[in-house]
Amino acid sequence: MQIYNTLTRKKEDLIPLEAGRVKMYACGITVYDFCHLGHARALLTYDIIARYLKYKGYQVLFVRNITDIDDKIINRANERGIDYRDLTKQYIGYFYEDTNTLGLLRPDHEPRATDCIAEIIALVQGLIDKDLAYNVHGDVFYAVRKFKGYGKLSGKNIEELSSGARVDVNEAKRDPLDFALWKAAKLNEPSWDSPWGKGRPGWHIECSAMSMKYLSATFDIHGGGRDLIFPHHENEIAQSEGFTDKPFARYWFHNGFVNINTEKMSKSLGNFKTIRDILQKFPAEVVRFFILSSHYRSPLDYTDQNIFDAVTSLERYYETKKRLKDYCAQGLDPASPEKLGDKIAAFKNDFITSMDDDFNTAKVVGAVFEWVRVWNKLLDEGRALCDDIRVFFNVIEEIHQTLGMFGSDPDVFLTELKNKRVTQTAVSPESIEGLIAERQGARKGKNFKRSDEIRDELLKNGIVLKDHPDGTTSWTVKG
RNA sequence: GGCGCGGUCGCCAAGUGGUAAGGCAAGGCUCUGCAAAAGCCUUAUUCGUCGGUUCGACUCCGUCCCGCGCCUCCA
Repeated sequence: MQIYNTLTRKKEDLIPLEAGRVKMYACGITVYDFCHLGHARALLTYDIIARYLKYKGYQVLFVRNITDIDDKIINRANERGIDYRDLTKQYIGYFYEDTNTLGLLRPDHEPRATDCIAEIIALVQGLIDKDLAYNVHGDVFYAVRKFKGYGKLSGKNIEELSSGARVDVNEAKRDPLDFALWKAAKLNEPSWDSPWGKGRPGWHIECSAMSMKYLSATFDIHGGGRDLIFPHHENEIAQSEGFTDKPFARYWFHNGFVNINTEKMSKSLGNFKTIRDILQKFPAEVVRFFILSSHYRSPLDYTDQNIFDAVTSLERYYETKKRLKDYCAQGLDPASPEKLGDKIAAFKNDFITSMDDDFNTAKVVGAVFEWVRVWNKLLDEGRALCDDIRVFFNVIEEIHQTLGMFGSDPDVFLTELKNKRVTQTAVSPESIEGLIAERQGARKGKNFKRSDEIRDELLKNGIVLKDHPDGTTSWTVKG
């Protein structure tokens, strides 16, 4: 299988260091606020990579960090007048609520920066010992120019960086490009004892320390959002390779952004949608579908229309799944069945081929919908074979293992969707049922005028009625 | 200014040296008291521009235009 490697800017065969075993590290989040859709995308990208590698039979060791000490956390805690630990505890709780709802796999290790202070200090000391870092009154900086490979991941070179530097020049630094490994504590800041006095880790160093601790000096895959390429990942390389003299991560992947109006969704721009806001309106699977419908490296534009389109699509899939389920429950024996065994085998094959090609989830989604059409047609003609349907759903189950989509029970999904939608309307399920009952009476008495009035009235509130041949009426909420 | 990414149907989105998946929307049909819902069918001779390479390019190369990202915290 192939994975796009940011380091070489091309797709490469994935050949793990140890056969059958993949070690991967992903940059997690800084816990001072709710996660937004952009985080969801990054999280989901690692999730499907880990899931798919497991599906392929690899033993996967997956580590993702939580940054629970940094400037923003300290500032936010100060704003709220609370201890920073209470703040991070709170948002870590929300983080797990969100990731659980999204159905994200738990990493094997999910270390927090504050739990790895000893390792961080040892690493910083090692860099000082190797003369790659220097201490200035309790601040420790990495001397970027001493690391020859600096810029290899982001394609930057040191001269251009220094000429274009728009960083506030910190007087303590010997070079504006140098970055902090350890920050001396200011008044009333959280701090830990260190050989350089009280202080706390810089941002980049925790990932070097943790990947070394839980994986090894060299490991297979490392990733995160595109925005981490520089400086974060570049600095991680400098720290880790500077310290160990061994290659750091072998394959680097970076997911594209979620945009709003073609602009990057970010906290600083304030244009973000939190995961929990979206989850309130839509089933989690819709979020997965929305994100996985495009390739992980492409930009993804969030608009209400786009997410509504995603809902409509998924709804169609589950309507069909429900038809198939009901059809097989009837146990009919089709007169002239269409045998699809070979095509279903090809479908499974295509799934693997698509995922092998740099995790092309969008292509998998397309293939699934081709089957939606095939099945509907066969269902209309009464020619579907339940044996085939069962085999088909076995493949769907494998896709579900990897993508976390398409595997739900249709009634469960459709009901959840309906419930989430109805809470967005002004009417209650009880009042809807009441009006439907009234309308049934009107229809029986051929009072179509009243019947239509009720229907129109409900439609104004986004409630769509569906009359069935058996005389019953069900309702759904307009998307 | 430097580095990088992208421009494929009205919208979203795969793809690729051999002639454009899929979804949404739209139109037609089936169904229906009429509807709606659902299903089926149809919908890009064309892939930002202009050149070049090639038997052949949307796919490779170059130009230009447009959009975006990183260079400061950011998934």
